Amino acid sequence: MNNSVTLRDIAKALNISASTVSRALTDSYQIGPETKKKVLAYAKLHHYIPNRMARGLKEGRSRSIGVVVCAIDNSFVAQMLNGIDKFYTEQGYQIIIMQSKELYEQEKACIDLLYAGGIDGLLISPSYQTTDFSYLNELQSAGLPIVLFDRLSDGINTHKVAADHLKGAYQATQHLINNGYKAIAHINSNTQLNMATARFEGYKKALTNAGLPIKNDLIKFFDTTNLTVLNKNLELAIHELMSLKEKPDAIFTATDSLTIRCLILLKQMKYSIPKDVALIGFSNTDLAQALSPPLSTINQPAFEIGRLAAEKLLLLINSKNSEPFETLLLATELQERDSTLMR
Amino acid sequence: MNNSVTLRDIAKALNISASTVSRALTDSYQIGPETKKKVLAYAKLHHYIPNRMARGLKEGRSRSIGVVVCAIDNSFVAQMLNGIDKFYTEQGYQIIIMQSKELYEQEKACIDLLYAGGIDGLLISPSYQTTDFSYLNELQSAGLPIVLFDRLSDGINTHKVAADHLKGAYQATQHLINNGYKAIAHINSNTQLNMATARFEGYKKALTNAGLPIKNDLIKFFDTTNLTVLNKNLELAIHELMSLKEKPDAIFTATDSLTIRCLILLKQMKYSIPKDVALIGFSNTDLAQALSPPLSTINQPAFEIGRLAAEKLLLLINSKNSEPFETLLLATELQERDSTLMR
DNA sequence: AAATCTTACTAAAACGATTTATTAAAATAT
DNA sequence: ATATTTTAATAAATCGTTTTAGTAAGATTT
Repeated sequence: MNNSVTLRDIAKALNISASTVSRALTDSYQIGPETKKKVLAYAKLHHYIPNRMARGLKEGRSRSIGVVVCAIDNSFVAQMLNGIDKFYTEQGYQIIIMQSKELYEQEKACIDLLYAGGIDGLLISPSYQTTDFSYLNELQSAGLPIVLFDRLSDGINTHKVAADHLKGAYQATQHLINNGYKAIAHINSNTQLNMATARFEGYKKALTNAGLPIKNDLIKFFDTTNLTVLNKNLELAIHELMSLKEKPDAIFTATDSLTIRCLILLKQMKYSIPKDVALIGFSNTDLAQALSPPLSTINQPAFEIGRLAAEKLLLLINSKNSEPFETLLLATELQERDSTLMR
Repeated sequence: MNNSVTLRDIAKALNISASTVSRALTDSYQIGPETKKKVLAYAKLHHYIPNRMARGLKEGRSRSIGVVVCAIDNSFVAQMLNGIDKFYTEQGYQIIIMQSKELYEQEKACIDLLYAGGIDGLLISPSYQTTDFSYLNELQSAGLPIVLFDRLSDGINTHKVAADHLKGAYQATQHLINNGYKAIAHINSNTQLNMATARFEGYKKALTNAGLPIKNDLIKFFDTTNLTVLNKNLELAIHELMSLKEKPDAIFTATDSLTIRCLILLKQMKYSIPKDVALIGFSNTDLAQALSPPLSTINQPAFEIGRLAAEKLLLLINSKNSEPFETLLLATELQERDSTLMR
């Protein structure tokens, strides 16, 4: 902690009371203009910084926000965090980031720690494992403002901000159909979160609208929690898909890590993309264009999701009058590249 | 803030004093065993959580650590943050991450905010622009424990943790030489930080040791602060290099973003890698194998750098006896892939 | 000129935990 | 039986800020 000047130091030096100094610094009407000037000048000269702990204790809040994400070293997450960070830095709030690593128990542990740390609000993108939201509901009832972002659920009623997963998936599938692909496989996470089902819905809707059949043996769901297990299962699945009598001519992958892993596996298995099979997926990496082949992607407005969620939470914190909760779904963007070239 | 149980609530409920409760919870010898048992039971039952602000105020510290990095949405940085976060979560500390965006002024602003927020220590990876360390020296003199990580400088005397840039660069260059490349270009950032010069030194040392000449027209330094400007200059430079009479048969790029940008530009200009020119660089992306061609890289132990720096800082915070400052240089790892295939 | 209202300030309490100094009671030593 | 030590507790101060409740002195009203 900094051993800096305190209110009392200023008060003593100027021969006035601490309360006067406090009021002068907040430009209160109760303080005369010359006194204000004196105090401000002294405070500036001696680099007075109000003690965050003392203020927090008195005001009953910490001006810090807890943020729980699956992992910090994931480029999409990092982009969202960037948006969150930018907003709160502007607002004089601190953020405390914690990682669930896609584990429900660890997520609870993170939230406990954050709550114990005295956060003013919680921003959470739930883990893939999370199905039980009673925990969050309890905290909400206890008065903790909570906003869900990126990964939504009906398990809790509050503000929610995410990409429009259904439309994004529709966009991707539609794009494949437009480019002449007809047997489109779908690879998704088996999480209970809305995200996965919404993306699956978008896929089915695009197929149906184009008059194409929905074939169950082209649809695969995986436990994406354990990465080594996932990689094995994925390899098996791709093998299975490509050995089908009516094998897919395109794959739509529903998450960032699935997309990248599929690309790597397909290359390892010496399939040519898009000649043997086209590939498109949700992915926010700026390296998509440098991949081989350059990868068509559905991009989510990561920064914007973070920023809007942060705004919503601050609103929630500052207004005790409960406005109705909103769900914001932001548009995704299709990036056409070589991995889905026209048939 | 949570409206939870306080020490006084417990005291009142059990008809004892607040100080007794406090002591019982810290297992003080001054409290009898039954009293301790009673207090602990009550505290557990009612989910007592000590108020962080109150404790911080009393103890004169916040148990929070400031971390300043160039940008959070950079995969290498995110990996280091992961290491830092893991350690401090275990230790019951919070971290507050701020971004300099490679700008000296913004870096100062971040540090100001963190200092004002009452951090117990500062972990900093300076921006490329930073040449003046007097600011950090002042804070250090004012009693703030500081540890430098990832990007080091002689501008301040303290604990420092980073990859061994010189050896890493030597490793890369040596690898190219071993694989039959002779005209090796070097592209680097023009920052004043040790990192850049160390990598340049490693490059020169490897050439010299192999009896190869150091040619100035194969060596380029860039302002890596502004990305759009950088991209233009880089394009020009590659053009220039490849138009030389004695053009390079390999390029060693000294930073993550330079490596990726060069790869993209070379592909755009239709150069074949490694046939026309080989490419190796510092880069920590796990997508290296999925790039086209799979990219040979020098990997830094990012997680470990973060973790060790965090440990060093906590040591500094907790021990007021000043041990001598250490500089830890961690070994890098060569990942051989197709972009540097044997000639 | 007395009563009321502003203006500009201050003293003291409060926030919740820790800690120093104190004390009463019990146990041990002389 | 008295002196001394140990044990187990407590009251009160403290950290640095904000805020409630006052209070003089001067200005304004009646």
